Amino acid sequence: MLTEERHQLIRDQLAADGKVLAGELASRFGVSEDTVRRDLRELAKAGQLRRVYGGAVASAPFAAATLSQRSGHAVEEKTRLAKAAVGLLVARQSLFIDGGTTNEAIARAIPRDMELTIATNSLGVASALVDRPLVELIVLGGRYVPDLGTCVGADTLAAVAQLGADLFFLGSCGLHATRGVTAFDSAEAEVKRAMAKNSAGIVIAVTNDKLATAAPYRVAGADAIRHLVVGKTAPAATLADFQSQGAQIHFA
Amino acid sequence: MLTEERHQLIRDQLAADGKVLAGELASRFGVSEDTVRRDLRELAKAGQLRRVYGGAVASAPFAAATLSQRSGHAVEEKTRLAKAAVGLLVARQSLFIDGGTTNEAIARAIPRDMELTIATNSLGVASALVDRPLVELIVLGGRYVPDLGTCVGADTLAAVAQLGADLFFLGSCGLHATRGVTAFDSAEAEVKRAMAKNSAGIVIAVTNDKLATAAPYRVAGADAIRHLVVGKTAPAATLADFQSQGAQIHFA
DNA sequence: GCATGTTTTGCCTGTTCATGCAAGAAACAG
DNA sequence: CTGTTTCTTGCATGAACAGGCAAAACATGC
Repeated sequence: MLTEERHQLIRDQLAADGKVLAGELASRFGVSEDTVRRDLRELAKAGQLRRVYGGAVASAPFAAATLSQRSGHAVEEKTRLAKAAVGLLVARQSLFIDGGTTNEAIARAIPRDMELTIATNSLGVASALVDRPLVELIVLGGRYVPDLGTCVGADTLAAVAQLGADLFFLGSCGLHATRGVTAFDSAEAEVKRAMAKNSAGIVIAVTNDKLATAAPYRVAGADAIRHLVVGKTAPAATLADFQSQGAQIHFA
Repeated sequence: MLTEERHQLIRDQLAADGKVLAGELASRFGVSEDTVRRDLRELAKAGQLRRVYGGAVASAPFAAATLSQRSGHAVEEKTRLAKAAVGLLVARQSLFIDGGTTNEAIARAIPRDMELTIATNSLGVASALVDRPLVELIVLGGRYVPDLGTCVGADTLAAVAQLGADLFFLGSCGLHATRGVTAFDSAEAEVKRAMAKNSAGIVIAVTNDKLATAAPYRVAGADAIRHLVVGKTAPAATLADFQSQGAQIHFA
C-alpha cells in the first residue's frame, strides 16, 4: 500500500462521509495508527482536511470565512485595517466590494449614518449591510461558490458590467509589486477584473502575510492600486515599490 | 463520535429548531451531560450560540442577520411548517425560494445530506444555505429591499428568466381562495410571478393568520398552487376551497 | 556489487486532550 | 425559604498525540 494510495482513500472517505477516524483507517489500511496520524498531519498541512482529536473532518474554508470571528485568524488586524479603510470613504459614493474576510470587516465598519451605494457579490458583505438603512445595496447574483463566499460566473459579470463605482474594495489573495494583484480562482479573478474596469479607483486592504505574495490568476497590475491599507509593521521596502507605482499608503 | 461531529450536530439542530436541550443532546449523543455542557460552552465562546439555563438558543447576531428571530412571531409554527414542507422535497430537484421568514425556516430545515439546486433572491435564505455542501446555490441579485429581505428589479427578473425549477416555495403575504396569491409590493409580486411562470409546481407554506387574507398585488390564482402546507388548526372550509382548485393539503 | 543517503514505517516516551465523576455554587420552582 | 435541577470547577483516567529513534525498504552513485 503506497502512501499516496492511502492519501487518496482518505480524501475519498472525507468527500463521502465528511469525517475519518484514525483508528478505523489504521485497521482498514493495515498500518499503525502512527502512520495514519502522519498521513493526516500531511494532508492537514496541505489544507485538504482539518485535523481534530480522534481523526479528521472535511476542511470548511467557508465556515472559517463566515464565522471569521471564530477562526480568529488576524481578526484584530483586520478590524484595524477596516477602520482605516473606511476612513477613505466619502458620503454618497458608490462602491464595489468583493469577497474576503477583510472586506467583510470593512463592511461591518461602515458607519451607520453614511449614505452609500454598494454593489457586492459577497454574501458575507451583503449580510453585514442589510440593516444599514442609508446604504443602497445591490446584490450581484450568480453561482455561489462556498469556498469563496461569493457569487461568480456569467450572471455576475453581466451585472457588474451594468454598474460603475467610485471605489472598488478589492479583497486580495496575493499582492506583489511586480506580479500585481492575484487571485486563487479563475472565475473569481474575472469578476475582480470586471469590477476594476468599471471603477474609478481601487482600494486594497491587506494583512501583512499577504504582502509580497502571489496567486496563480492575475487580476490587475500594481499600478492600478489607488489606495493601499496596511498594518504599521509592513515592510517599508515593499511599500515603497507600490508607492512608486502610484499607490497611496495608509497605515492602520 | 468526534467532538467536532457533536458540535456540527448541535449547530444543525440550532439552525433547524432555534434551541437545544443539554439533557436531550446527552442522551442522543450517548455522552454525559457534562460533555454536552462543555460543548455548549465552547460553541458559546465562539459566538455560535447563546447559552441559557437548560440548553442553548441560536445566537443573537445570526438570528438578527436572518431576521427570523427578530420577527419572533409564530416561530414554532413556522418551524413545524418548514419541517413538513421539506418533506415534499426529492433529492436532485431544483427549487426557487423567495423571501419571508417561513421560507427562511424551510431553508434551515433542508437536510444537510440532500443534493439540490436552489435559486433564491432572499439573503436570509441564501445565508441559511451557504454551509450546505451539497446545495448548488444560485443567488438572484438585484436591488436589495431591506423591508423584504429580498432582491427585486429588472436584474432579478432577468436572472429568474434564465432558470427553471421543479418547485417554487412561494413566501406568501396573502392567500385567498378567490383572490389567489397576493403580495404587498409590486416589484416583489413581479419576481414571484416570474418564478411561478418558470416552475413546474408551486408550494406555499402559510401560518394560519395568513389564510383567507389578501394583499394588493396579485401573483397567481389559487388554482396554481400544487402543495399547500398549513397548521393542523387551519379552518377546514377554507382548505376545501383550495383543495377543490387542485391544491394538495399537507398538515404540519 | 557495494556503500551511502533517503523514505517509510513501527515502536517508545512524555505530553496533551477528552471525558466522566464528585463537590460546591448558582439558578430555578414551589 | 427549601428542595431540585443545572451549572462550574477540579481531578483522575485513559485515549490520542508529537517527536525521537532505529530498522527496513528503496533509491542513488561509484
